[in-house]
Amino acid sequence: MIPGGRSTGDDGTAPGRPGPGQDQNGHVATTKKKTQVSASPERRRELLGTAAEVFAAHGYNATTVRRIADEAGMLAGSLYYHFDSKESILDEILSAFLDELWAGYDAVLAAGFGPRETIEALVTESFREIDRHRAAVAIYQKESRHLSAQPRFRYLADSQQKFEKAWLGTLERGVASGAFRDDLDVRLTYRFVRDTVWVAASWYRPGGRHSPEEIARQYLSMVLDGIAVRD
Amino acid sequence: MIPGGRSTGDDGTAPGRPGPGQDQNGHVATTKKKTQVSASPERRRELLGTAAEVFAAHGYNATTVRRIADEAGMLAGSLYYHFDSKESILDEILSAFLDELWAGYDAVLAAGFGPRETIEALVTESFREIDRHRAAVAIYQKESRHLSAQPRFRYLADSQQKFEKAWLGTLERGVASGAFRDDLDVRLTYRFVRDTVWVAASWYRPGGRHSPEEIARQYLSMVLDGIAVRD
DNA sequence: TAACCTACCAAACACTTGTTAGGGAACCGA
DNA sequence: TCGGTTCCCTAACAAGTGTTTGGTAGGTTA
Repeated sequence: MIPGGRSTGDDGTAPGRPGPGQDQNGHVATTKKKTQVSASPERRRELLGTAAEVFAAHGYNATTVRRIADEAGMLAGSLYYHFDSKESILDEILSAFLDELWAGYDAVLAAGFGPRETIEALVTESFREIDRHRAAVAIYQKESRHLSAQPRFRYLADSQQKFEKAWLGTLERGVASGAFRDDLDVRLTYRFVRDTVWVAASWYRPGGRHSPEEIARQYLSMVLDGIAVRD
Repeated sequence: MIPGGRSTGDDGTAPGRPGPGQDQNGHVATTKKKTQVSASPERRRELLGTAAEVFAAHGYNATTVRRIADEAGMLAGSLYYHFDSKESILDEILSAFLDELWAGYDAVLAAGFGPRETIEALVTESFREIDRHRAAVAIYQKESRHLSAQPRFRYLADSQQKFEKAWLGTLERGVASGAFRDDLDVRLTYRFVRDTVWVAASWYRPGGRHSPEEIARQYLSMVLDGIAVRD
């Protein structure tokens, strides 16, 4: 996950650039390479956005640096003025997404809701996150599995663990309190709910017929009450 | 493993090779390249199996031909005795899976079940397919989106369309007959059911605690009746 | 005007990629 | 024994890969 939920970071406020050796991720940069810190973070975000789109559409490995540069209207080498590697572009995309995700999740988890309300809030928050970081979520889904093995992306595995703890814990609380059925395998239920929510990123398109909240409402209705008619 | 590893050799029965120009998919081989038809289809299947595993684990693009060959105990060039390209390996994996999938689906759809029973049968059949073709399903999920744009893999798009027709039709039938709720967006429900089932391939491991049938039972219970306790 | 910084280009580098061509060992039926 | 087939190896190829180096137009500051 991401360390202390650095959450907001430094958007807008003091232009104080992060000290050397400090990454937006908090994982210390043991690397000797001086990270190229662009003076205009806007251009950076712009490039990250187009890179994320291309990554999401064609997959990380199938995406060439030249393709990203092309989409951004520049040449491949020029990208290295802003980033020091293709991998660090991916890194920034994913960690920015996870930072924001956990900011939202932590707020929900700290609110002291009951199990059912917590699940509802988590699902809703998730769809909002999909709405905002569609590309990043798609990338995460495709690549996180084999990325998390890599030391640089260990925070993906950490995040997933924290994720499981939050959801599984809530579900177990719900079973104990009588809100959720006790005749189901909780781990299976967890994966069921988790997948149902996040796979939506593969077909969701912002600005579509349904708002994130509306989708969340219907998804919750299905997950909680089922699609069959009650007799 | 290593060279001599011819291992089992050919404990095969009839070496009857399929007629030329005929693909297991039915899509005519318009290609001019003479497809290398190995005399022992078992070795072929063996190689397809290991290739599928590597593809599933690391993604198609991230997988090098040398890696596949290595895993199979031979050198990269040797693969081209059995297949004429990396792409056609992928092609065979996917189409073999889809062939078997549709054999099962068509049987279910032709059985004349009611909507609810049809859904139950389709879900169960799907988990059986995941059990048998775990790797192929994982590959399909990761790559089908951008592959279906390619002419060679058009059958992926065709399959998906047929897929949607079958599931969506059954759901609509169920709503009309009063078996399923009518206050939900049917398309959303379709994607919901479809995704929940197939994403399971990403975590499912054959030989685990639950049999495909048991997983199907629990999934169906959740999808149909929900995870909340009824009052 | 001079010095400097930002954001890019142009051209190359080293390496990996999928693929091919030729050869050879083991086994087969005749 | 011989020719043929099967299955793999050796060695290379061309194209594409991420990345680096040096340069430079344009703006800002002094």
